[in-house]
Amino acid sequence: MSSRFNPLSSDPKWQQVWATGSTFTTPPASDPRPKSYILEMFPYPSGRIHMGHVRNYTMGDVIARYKWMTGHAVLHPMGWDSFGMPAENAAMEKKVHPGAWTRANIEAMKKQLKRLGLAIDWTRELSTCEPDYYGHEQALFLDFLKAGLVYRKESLVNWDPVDMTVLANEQVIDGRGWRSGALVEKKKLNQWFLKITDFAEELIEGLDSLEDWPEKVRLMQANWIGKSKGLECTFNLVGEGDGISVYTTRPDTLFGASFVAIAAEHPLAQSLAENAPALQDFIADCRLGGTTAAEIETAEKRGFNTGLSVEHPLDSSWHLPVYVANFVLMDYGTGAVFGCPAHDQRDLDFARRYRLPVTRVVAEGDDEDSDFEGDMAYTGPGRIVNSHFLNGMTVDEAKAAVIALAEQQDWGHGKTQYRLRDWGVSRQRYWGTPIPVIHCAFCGTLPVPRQDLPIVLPEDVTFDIPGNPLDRHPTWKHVKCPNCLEDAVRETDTLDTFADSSWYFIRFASQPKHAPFDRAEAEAWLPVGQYIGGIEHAILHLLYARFWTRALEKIGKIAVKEPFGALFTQGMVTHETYQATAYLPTNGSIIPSSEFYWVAPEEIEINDAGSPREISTGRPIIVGRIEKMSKSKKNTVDPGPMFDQYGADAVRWFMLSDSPPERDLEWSESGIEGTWRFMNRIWRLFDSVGNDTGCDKSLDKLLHRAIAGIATDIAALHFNKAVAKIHELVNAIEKSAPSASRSTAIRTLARLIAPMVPHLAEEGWAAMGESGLVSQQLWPEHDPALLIDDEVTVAIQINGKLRDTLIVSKDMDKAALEAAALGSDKIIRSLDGAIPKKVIVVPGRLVNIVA
RNA sequence: GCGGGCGUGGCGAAAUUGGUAGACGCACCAGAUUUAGGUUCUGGCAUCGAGAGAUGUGGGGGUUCGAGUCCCUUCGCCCGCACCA
Repeated sequence: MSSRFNPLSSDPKWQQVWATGSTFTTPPASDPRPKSYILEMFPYPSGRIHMGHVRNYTMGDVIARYKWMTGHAVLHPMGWDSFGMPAENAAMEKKVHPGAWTRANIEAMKKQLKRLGLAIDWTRELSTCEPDYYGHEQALFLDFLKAGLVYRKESLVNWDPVDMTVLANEQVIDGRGWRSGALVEKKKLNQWFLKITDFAEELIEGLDSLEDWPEKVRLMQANWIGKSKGLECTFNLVGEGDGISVYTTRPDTLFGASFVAIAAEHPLAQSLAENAPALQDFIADCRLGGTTAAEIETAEKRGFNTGLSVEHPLDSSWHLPVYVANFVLMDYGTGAVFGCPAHDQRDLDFARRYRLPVTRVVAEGDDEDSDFEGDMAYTGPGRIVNSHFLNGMTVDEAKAAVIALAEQQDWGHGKTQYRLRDWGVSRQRYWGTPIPVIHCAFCGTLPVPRQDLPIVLPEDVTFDIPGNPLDRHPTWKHVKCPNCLEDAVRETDTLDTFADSSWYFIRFASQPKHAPFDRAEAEAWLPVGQYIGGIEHAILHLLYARFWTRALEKIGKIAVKEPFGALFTQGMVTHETYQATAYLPTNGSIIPSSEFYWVAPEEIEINDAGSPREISTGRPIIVGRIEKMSKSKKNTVDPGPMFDQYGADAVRWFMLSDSPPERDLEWSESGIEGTWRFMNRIWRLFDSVGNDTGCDKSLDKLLHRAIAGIATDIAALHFNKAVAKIHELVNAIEKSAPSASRSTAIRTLARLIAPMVPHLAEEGWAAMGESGLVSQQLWPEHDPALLIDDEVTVAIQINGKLRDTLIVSKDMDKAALEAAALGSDKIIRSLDGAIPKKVIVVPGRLVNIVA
């Protein structure tokens, strides 16, 4: 046995053994063991594995391996989220086919992933860009269509008039197309939508059952769905017209109204603008400016007085002016609001600007009769005032009273409103799942007959001219109508790639050839026992997947409501950033930031004076903030070379050490070297195992404490704490004299580290002459009796300050403890004759003397 | 602006959930081994102080015999965002 662990030979050896032995192949659904489905969010095949993937997949792997060792039947699969825009971008830039580019990336990344030694069942690998996946997705789309969960409507897209293509929001930079630089236009297209809003209520309610999800993610989803209860009512126009329908969550403040405001896109505003150039200009103005919340919050509230008036619904002689306002959104509620300035900040800002009345209708304390002053709206609870029959009610009572009256008098009704909008799934792109419908001039829009699935993407496409290659393909879209057999055309839009990731976890669980999944098999594995991924998917992916699963449940395809039982969102991998100056300062003057450029970690050396320099130019380096690894800041570290230099286990160990998994992890060269040294310390322990006799009670205790503690830590995903406990155990074993206890501890150690550093564990297990694979051993049992200490250290405090410690029997009673504490030399000296007023004794822990 | 989170040694962090603050690791320092570097081993490492001791979990206040932990207040940093009526 060599004195150094050699991962370059060990890693491939054990990976081969696991593969040929089908060690991690998923057992059949009929397996009697408890089932455990461990899933990490599948990667987009961008070309290379990055450190974030390594961290994500290492965490999942530790859990999967631990589950195997604790007697579970484990499903731990891997696949590729392989449709998407980057492949089309690569096609345009590098003149390669998106499919060829994607498949080559998958091959390269698969090789890198395998280098990590993951306990993955590769027989279940899937790739969403292959017909044997997306064909089944088309079938599910048809199921949803048949069930009325899919519909078509006109909707606005970002249109690049030069590239003749639809742009994603992220492709629009300062109002221009990212590639062409052309001013982006809004264009109306007929698009497909999934009725996620039908599920708004149950998607909110379902959050309560997701106890093993981070509170933060549940809150983000609830806010996104945005449920509110309120009143929808009509303000009749003075004179002619239909009246304006308004939605409010504050019907209690109706007597505080001082104006009605409508959105710039409101039909009434549009029709008024036809004969009013000034209003046209104002509406055009409203479309300018940023759309982020922070920008809009700080933007001035502006309005345009239409000259129209409406009647107050509770008093037809009370007239209110109607404004078009830039802070009213057309696509929420009815696109119109009534303004109650005293109790809504935006309304107050608006009223102060246009000198509209401000009437207090909710009183905080005894200030009901005073005029409303200042620029801070009051939105808290209180008693209703200045409101006729509502006076004296609480806010909630008044809300209910107004809604009841509105319904009785038939000018309004209570309404629950959601912010959530239906999911637009149409994408005018090539590299996605073709939407399986046919448009016929005579029969309308028809589903593709089931027997014609999958509708396969044509391979012979080009990207050298603008537009959607599917749309301009010479033959692909031309088909016969399945109904009347006349000439018809295929839908050339493809599905949003979020559709692909909305059911892949079901396909992993069950993969029949002729159906998306087998119901019984899928139900045996689902829901996912532990899902792990980045916080960036907190809303869209996780919400769509929850919706898709519930939609399948609703149409009777599966008896699962929530796809992910437990969710964990891991932190990012970060690194220092480095910048050099393009121009060397000559006189100490300040250099503008545009004169700096980013430098990668491997392009840097430390010179003799201890300062960092760029190797190629010798320019001084400014060490910047620690940030998420990104190409633009050049602070990425490629995991590939790390595997060759330190082995998979050292990299895995580093990923698990020190930082709690939900927090960011800083990659450092000295850190990975430290883990490499630790691998070898363990290795030398394996080398030192002998046939020694004799018992080491304190080592036994420490071992059993470690067994219990590490199990708890892994189950709770506290990998950094598990790592610390391994360190403690290793430190203790190294210091111990040869004994049977020591040999047992070392043999047990191999099992304890197996989930985290499996290659080293297998190599040690074999070298120590154990049979079988350590990966297939059961987790060691701990003896509860050994976790209890006979003697404990008790703290002796005076007025809460530590003065002494005593080692006593764990069973020593209160009186004896108090006597022992008061008899301590240090305590007698510290008290200096003072008489204790009171003594607090916590048996087994401390004595606090109050003097 | 709104919502959420976080502030503990030079650094990453622990703290049995109100009971000995700093486990464990990194870095660093000293010594041993080594021709040397690296490796390995031993010891040290919150701050001030020669010491006894005092101080110390962003700042201030409070509750308590006792606060990193609970409450109030304040400062700083990070993340998310949709003017949601």
